[in-house]
Amino acid sequence: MGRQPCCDKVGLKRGPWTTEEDCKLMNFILENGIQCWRTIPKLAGLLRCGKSCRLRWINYLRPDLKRGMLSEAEQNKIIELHARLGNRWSKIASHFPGRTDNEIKNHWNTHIKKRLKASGVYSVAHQQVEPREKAELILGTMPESILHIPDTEPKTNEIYERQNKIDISSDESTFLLNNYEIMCGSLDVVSLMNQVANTSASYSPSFSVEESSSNPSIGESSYTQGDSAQQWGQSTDAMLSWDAFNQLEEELFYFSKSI
DNA sequence: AATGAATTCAACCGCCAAGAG
DNA sequence: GCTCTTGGCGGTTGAATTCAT
Repeated sequence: MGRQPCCDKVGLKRGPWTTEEDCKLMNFILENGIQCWRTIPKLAGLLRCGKSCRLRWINYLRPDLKRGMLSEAEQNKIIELHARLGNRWSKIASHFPGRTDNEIKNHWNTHIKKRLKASGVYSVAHQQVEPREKAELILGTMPESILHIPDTEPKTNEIYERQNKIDISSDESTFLLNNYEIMCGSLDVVSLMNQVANTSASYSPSFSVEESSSNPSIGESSYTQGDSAQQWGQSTDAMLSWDAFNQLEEELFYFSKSI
């Protein structure tokens, strides 16, 4: 005997929501607020299960939802976050106010994944890349380098060992670069640091973002072709700073996976 | 215009974690 | 500590729509 279903599904309606159902749910929540999802359909006069109501509200009816296509900057940020977080869509969505995890997940699976595959970047993830090449990619095209981690890449024992070798006591830059090492496979952090010093002046990103987003927070870490080393530093700092906030939790996530 | 293929995305499913009793 | 309920999450499905022939 398996678990009991979350609700009695006998007689419950399924499939696409009608305008009338949307109105009922919307009106009920706006008047009464979100209480127990299980009781909401009954109280709102809906023949739906609570879970379905919750999903409909979160993904479609919520007043603060941002509609429309994701901007180029948003897409690039999704790529960055996905490289770091993997398929943790709710976590990724938390960086985009008004966007839902479902929307971002769908967008990744339909648009972004396809785009990356078309550009040949996505498949590179499954190839062996020399450490130097990886370092160059990180220095030259951070988003592409991030894409060297396939979303389904198995966590090998070697990777687990690397995770456990992180030197938490080192300075923040080394610490964060160590994290990139984890994500990108074998990579010598010291040589990378040296290359940062030697090559940052000639840094030339391989892609650019025509920033048109109305959301300034999203444009902060974007950059355009021909940016100076200083700008690169600033953009990197911006990226690392928001990384830093999530770093501890995300590290704990990776560590927990290795146990 | 017809039709089959490809794409999109809303909705569902099953699992998990947290909290209450 | 155990069981049950609930909310939340990620993976998957399939109907609707768009595209290509």
